[in-house]
Amino acid sequence: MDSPTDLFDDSAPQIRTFAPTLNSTDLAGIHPQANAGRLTPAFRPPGFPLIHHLLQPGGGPRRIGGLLNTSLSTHRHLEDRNVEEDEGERDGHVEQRMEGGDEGAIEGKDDLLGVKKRHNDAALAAEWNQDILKVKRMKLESRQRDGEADEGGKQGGREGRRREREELKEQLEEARERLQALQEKVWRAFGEKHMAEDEKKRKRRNGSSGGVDGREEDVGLIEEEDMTEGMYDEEDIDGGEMEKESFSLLSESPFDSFHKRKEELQKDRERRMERGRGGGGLHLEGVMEGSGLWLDCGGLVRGDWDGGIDDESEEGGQKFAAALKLELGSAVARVIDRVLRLYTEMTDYAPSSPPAAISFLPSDPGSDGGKEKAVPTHSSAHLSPLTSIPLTQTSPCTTLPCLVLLPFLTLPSCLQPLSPRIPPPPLSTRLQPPPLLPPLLSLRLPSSPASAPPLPLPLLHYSMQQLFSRSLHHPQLPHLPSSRKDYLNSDPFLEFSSHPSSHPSFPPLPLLGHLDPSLARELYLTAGGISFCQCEGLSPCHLKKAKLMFFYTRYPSSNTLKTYFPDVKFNRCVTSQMIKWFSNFREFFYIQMERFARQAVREALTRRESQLRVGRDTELYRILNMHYNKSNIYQVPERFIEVSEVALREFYSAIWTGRDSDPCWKKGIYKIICKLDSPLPDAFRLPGCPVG
DNA sequence: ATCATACCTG
DNA sequence: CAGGTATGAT
Repeated sequence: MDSPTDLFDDSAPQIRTFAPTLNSTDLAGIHPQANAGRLTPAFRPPGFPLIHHLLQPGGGPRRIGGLLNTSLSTHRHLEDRNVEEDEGERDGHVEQRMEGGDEGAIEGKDDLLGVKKRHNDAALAAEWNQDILKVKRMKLESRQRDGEADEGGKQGGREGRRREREELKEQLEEARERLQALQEKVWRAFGEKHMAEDEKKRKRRNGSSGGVDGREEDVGLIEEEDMTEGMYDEEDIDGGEMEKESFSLLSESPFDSFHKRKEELQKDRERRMERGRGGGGLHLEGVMEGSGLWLDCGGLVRGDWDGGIDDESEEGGQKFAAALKLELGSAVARVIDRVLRLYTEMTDYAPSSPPAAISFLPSDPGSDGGKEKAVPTHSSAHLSPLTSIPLTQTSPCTTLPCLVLLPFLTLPSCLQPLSPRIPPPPLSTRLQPPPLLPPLLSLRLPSSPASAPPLPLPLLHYSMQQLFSRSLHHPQLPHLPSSRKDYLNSDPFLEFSSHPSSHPSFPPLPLLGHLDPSLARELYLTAGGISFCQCEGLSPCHLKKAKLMFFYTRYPSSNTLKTYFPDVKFNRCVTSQMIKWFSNFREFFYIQMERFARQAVREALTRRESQLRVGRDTELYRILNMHYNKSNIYQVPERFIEVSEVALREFYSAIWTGRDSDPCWKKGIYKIICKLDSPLPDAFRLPGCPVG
């Protein structure tokens, strides 16, 4: 780029500069008519169908079925764990029952996408219905138990506590709903780790214990606890190789304490389960215990809660109730605030590339069973289904009230899905990941009715860097490395945590790097007005100026751009965009040249008068002026007219002599034109547009 | 592998 | 005009 002349190598066909004196009649006799008017055929390899994996025999259904399996198995998982919990099993291994009936359910359908969408919608509705039913059932059971307890001769003074508990539960559910909304956003972008985990479990435990002995009275409780387990699955900690590897970066991280806390909670729960089994407070305790996990974030001391239940003293209960109310309110506020803050910072801190250390790409292909091969990172034509996460495309800059995080990493407690009882994300948002590949991003954008085919998420694609770079050079973060290599050598988490306002429990923002830029640039967090807007810094005025500059330089170097746009904060994105501008300018320019050249050739062949000049009175000039100098305020430099004429004649010559049959026939012309750049007037060095 | 650009498309 | 992809240079 810095050396435009290097754009053209020596392999280009030798081009002789068109003799200015040449006119159409000079070449009329040698021009092969067959070439006249023929556009160079562009080679377009057959596009790799983005839904190729869906079209493969069994591939689509398996994928889609797997999605359902994952979703449903989540519920199964919860139910299965009920028994496990009751039986005191702590290994966290529960057979995931396959929902085989879903497999192949849509086989034979013509419109896979349409079916898939309907499939998702139906499953989504079913899933939420299940969640609603679950909540209702919990309420019912709770009331039944409370009623039984009252009928059982408990003192009237218990009535207050019962109401208190009712209230608390109501509040919990309210908080849950609020958190649910928040979490839903997270999940939208999160994908679900379970999808990968469940797959592994199924494979590993196929045929193992699957009996369900769910005792009805504990269903509510255990579902809640299972939610907890679901979110803090043992495998997340002990079995997740990827997570382990990922967080081994964090020598003394919040995750450590989180894991320790997790163990303590398990032991604590076991103790209380033993002494509290059959007790009236079991259900609520179980319900609250899940909350304790996220309340941990806020520091609600578990002992307070235990005291409230075990002591059965009115004072203790009220004390706890008050504490819980406070904690509920503040925790919700904190969580929301933190999330917002996180994404506020995100706009300030976006590394240029995902850190290698936390790349989800397995460093050792064998560690995941060797089934994950290197994922293509560039060419979409070879996009593995592994990287093709179906997404619903939306128009650019669609407001996307969701948080985008890596789904497969074990997040710190404060950023784990906030309430253990929050239902899994809507099915449509938890798209089935490719086998054995953790979901990169399960994201359903608020879609336009006309859903586009699934979008590929090329991993570590070059263009992804553009996303990061859009915020990388933020002036408020001068300490951040500007070089991507430097960044790769840094510890992204520490880097992130070192940010003054960052919360140590939040995941490293570089994780966001696994987004396709075309998606990520569409991300907005509406609540805080936070957005990744694309390439901020370039205005229509800059575009106008760039067009005028094109009159002088068709191939500006990046240094030239920086020199003549002193008011632009250049980062990778801005530079790329501006270079793209000039690329588009050239494209338009050469298209016009070729068009008029071909027209001249046709006219020459028909012995009509043709002109190979670009005077200010010509149609070609008018078109060019209209394009680059729409307001016609700027005086088009004579030099540009000359260059245009050279280009026109070169095109004419190439077409006339049949050189345009060579796929690279334009290359030589470019090589000529790029040498005709002229210096820019000093007026362009000033900020703003020279012509207002 | 990375990067810049041409080419094509919407 | 921008996004995506192919291609070639390094």
